[in-house]
Amino acid sequence: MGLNPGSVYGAYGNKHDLFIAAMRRYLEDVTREGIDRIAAAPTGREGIRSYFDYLTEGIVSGRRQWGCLGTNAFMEMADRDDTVQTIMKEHFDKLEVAFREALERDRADLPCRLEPVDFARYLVCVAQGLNVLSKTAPDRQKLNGIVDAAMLPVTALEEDCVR
Amino acid sequence: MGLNPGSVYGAYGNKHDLFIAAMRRYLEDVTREGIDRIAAAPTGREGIRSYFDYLTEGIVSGRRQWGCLGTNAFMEMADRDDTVQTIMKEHFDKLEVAFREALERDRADLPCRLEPVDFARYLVCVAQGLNVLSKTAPDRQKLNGIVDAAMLPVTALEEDCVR
DNA sequence: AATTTTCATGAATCTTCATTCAAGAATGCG
DNA sequence: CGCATTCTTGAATGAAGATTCATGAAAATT
Repeated sequence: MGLNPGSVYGAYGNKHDLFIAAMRRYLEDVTREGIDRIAAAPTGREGIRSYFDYLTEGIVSGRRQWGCLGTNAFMEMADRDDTVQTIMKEHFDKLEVAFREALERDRADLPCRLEPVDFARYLVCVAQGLNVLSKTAPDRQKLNGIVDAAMLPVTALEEDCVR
Repeated sequence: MGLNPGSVYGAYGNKHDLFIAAMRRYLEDVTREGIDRIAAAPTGREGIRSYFDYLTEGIVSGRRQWGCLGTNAFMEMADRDDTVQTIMKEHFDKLEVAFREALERDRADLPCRLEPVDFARYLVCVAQGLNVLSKTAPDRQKLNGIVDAAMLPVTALEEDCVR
């Protein structure tokens, strides 16, 4: 960035604090938009789909060329760095809540045996799995196939999806 | 391990080669058992469930206390290290094939619109998502809830799961 | 404009860590 | 047992990288 060490240390103190600030900003900027889409769609199901489409689009376009900064940091540092652990847990929680609220909006369509909260956690899991797989440089077709499968439980009652 | 640098360098040459050897061994030892369970079960669906149960049991028991070495290495190094990228892609492929073969055994029960290959990739994605979430130290109940939801597409036609 | 405060510079320092190597111990083999 | 080979030791080397600091430039304030 053309900055000298002294300026950076003057502004942020040390490398770790700088990183935490970058991570917070990343989650604000990049992740907020995805999460906001969940509630913005006309139905919960469409909101969830929109989240995953936004995620896959980022992966395919190269916007997420190095994967998700949050997930990367979490995988590398979470067991030694409480701040990273906490930030990322909060992020997971936000995402889980957004998914759960979406599912509760469509509750009438959900398979009966599962609670929205389990479903929401499951969707968080799928999102993180996609962040892992993003590092294999998957194409749009593969990602859409995965998301289609992941969405099946949410669309299970639509006749054209279940024989 | 009580070894001195010289001995390690004598045996493995350098840190990277040592790590690659450790990673290969890990995937042989730890991952093989999980994958083998998929084909060993009486039905494909039970095989898949058995894989995920093995995974969650590892997470809960502390056997996978630091997450999956393969996934960790992949997340941290894949974009700069072709060997890690290749090893892990091969691992994903093996897992995908095992899942696909399991799904093809139960094909009659699958939702009609999706190909087993997409389904298999989806299951690989869920497994990786679980490896990410393992770093939040989730309890057995949460993990089982996630796996139950993830398995729904595979059990979609069983009356007690879909209203 | 003069002065004070804030910010930028980049070379120097200090740490960490991967790697090497000369010397010594252990092991195998005739 | 004696020689050769292999393995182990742990301090030294060297490189990469995190951090500091004295100096100078810019901005703000009077």
